[in-house]
Amino acid sequence: MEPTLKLADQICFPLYAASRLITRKYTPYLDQLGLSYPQYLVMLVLWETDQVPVSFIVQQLLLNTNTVTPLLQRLEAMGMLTRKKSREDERKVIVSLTAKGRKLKEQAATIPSEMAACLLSKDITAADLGALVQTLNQLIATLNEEEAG
Amino acid sequence: MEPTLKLADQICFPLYAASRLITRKYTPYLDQLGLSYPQYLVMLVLWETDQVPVSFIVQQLLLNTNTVTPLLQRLEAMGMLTRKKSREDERKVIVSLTAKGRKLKEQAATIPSEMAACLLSKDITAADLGALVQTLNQLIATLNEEEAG
DNA sequence: AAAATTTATATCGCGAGCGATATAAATTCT
DNA sequence: AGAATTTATATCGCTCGCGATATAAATTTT
Repeated sequence: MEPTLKLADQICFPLYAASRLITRKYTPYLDQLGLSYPQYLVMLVLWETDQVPVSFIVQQLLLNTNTVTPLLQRLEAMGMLTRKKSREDERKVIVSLTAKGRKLKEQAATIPSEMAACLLSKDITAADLGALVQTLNQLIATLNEEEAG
Repeated sequence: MEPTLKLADQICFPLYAASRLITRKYTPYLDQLGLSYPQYLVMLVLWETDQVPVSFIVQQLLLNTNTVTPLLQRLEAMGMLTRKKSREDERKVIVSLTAKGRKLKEQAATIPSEMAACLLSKDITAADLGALVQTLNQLIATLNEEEAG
């Protein structure tokens, strides 16, 4: 199939639209936690691995420093985390969850299954979503490699 | 597989990351046209169907009016399109390409195949991408239905 | 026909997301 | 050791994306 300038043919547009629509779907659940979607992603990283430098979050989320720094500043202002210069390397800033930030994980625990239920339908099975995630991760690996190289 | 709070398990994150990385990949090509990625999407719509109300672009791109209106205002300032009130229904604003906007389509013609080449790799075939787009479109339909209903 | 409601678009305010640039600390080079 | 370079994070300015709200025109109700 020859690629054309038609919207439906582009790979980019379905990705872009699906990403936004899913983010919208998260919003009511995240509102209850007082988090935006990108803030939720930062918390996911920290709930898995606490006390990490800013660069670790940048790598995990594939974002830039100039996006992550303001995100962390807002989460710090909300009392979810602290930012402290590292002892060994004063260039690094170590991000650590506060008690409040750790506690929020309990409230968030139900979100993944609630969201999974939202996405399944008569046309989409769990297997479809599994295949989707696999291809997306390969795509991400390809795009990310090219950037680094 | 039980859904958890791990970043890698969430469907949302691969979508979000892939969408952003692909947009980044487009940037150097779109810079040559002087367009941002969302502006490019608007132009794709208009290159397919000219002289449409704002609501048509909103529907096609699954965006909100308050995103599309400023987008159109910027494209108008760039001389790519005009916005005029409809004769039959003065609430509607009809968006039409200018000669300059129509001409840009020629310059954009090579982008789809160039991008397709970027996305293929040893791990991803054209068939994989085809399946990806199909699942994404079903996902979009599911999410969009729920919103409307 | 006047009032109430709906529809189409626009404005406001805020949090992303990112290119370009800045700053400070660590590392490498000479 | 001092200078040059690299690394880690932050700041600035702009566009997007969206919830809340506003405005004006059309439609429906009474």
